[in-house]
Amino acid sequence: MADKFEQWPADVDFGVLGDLIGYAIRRAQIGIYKDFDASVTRLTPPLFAALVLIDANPGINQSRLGQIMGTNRAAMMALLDRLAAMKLVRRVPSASDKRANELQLTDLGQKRLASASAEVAAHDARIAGNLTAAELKTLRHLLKKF
Amino acid sequence: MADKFEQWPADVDFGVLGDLIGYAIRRAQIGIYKDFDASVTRLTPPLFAALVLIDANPGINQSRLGQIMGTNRAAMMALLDRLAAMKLVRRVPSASDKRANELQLTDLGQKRLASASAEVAAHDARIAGNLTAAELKTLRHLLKKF
DNA sequence: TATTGTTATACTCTATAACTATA
DNA sequence: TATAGTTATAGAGTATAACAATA
Repeated sequence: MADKFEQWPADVDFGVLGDLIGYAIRRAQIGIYKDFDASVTRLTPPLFAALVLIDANPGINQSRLGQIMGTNRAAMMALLDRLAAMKLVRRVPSASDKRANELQLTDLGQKRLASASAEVAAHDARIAGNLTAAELKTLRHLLKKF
Repeated sequence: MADKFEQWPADVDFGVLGDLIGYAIRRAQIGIYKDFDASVTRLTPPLFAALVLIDANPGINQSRLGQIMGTNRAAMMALLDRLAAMKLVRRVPSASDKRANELQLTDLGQKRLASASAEVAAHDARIAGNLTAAELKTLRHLLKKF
């Protein structure tokens, strides 16, 4: 059993890390990822994000999806190969650009996305549980300034 | 050359991701990591964090450092092996607990930490550049609620 | 019994470089 | 020339399982 993650243990001197806004965000992220992994079955955060983006932008190609997710074509390949092996995503050769693949969710992909979305929504509500609606709005607004 | 990362491209439908505070934090994190990598030479974010924590808590042992950083002993080993190979960190057998190592920075580690801290401070100031001091304080306060 | 360090092992994520087919 | 997909390769980060030494 992994030890429980303490956000900012009081008995630890964080040195300069305590002054860095980048580290404060990283620190929040660690706890969020752990809760995601414990809450969502069979999908990692990048896998889930890819499913949502393909569903919301059907026919998007691999390179563009990589750009959006902040990675590159080669890394995107590995991620899509796994989603394809899970039968969740389909690569359809584009008619308008013979170099490109248009990405689509399979029927199973749609179902998995629906069930995962419910798990993720519950997870997100839990991690945001200590924040009011107004605080969440403020946080969202401030994060967009990066 | 990697494409520039756009925080929230206007022509993309983010679907349910746009409603998740966890994804908003993840999104900010992507840009921050890219700027860190471009700004700080020879150290990754976890490596830098470990140096700061060892410096601020000299004699701390490996397991405790792993707990603080949100990882485990085995993962900590790999990270410390690399810092030791770089001659930045030393493992000193503890006199009070013969199972444990006390972690210390070497002289080179101290110097590297000092130069990296300057790079990281500049990086952090850059990524926070669009936020006022009051906004940063609010953001820090809200992030601690996770 | 529990904890510390350790090793073996594996999976995920990410990146660079080079190739091919097409634009 | 540039771009999309692809493959090979490698380096980080993270995790589980097991073991020896020590608490």
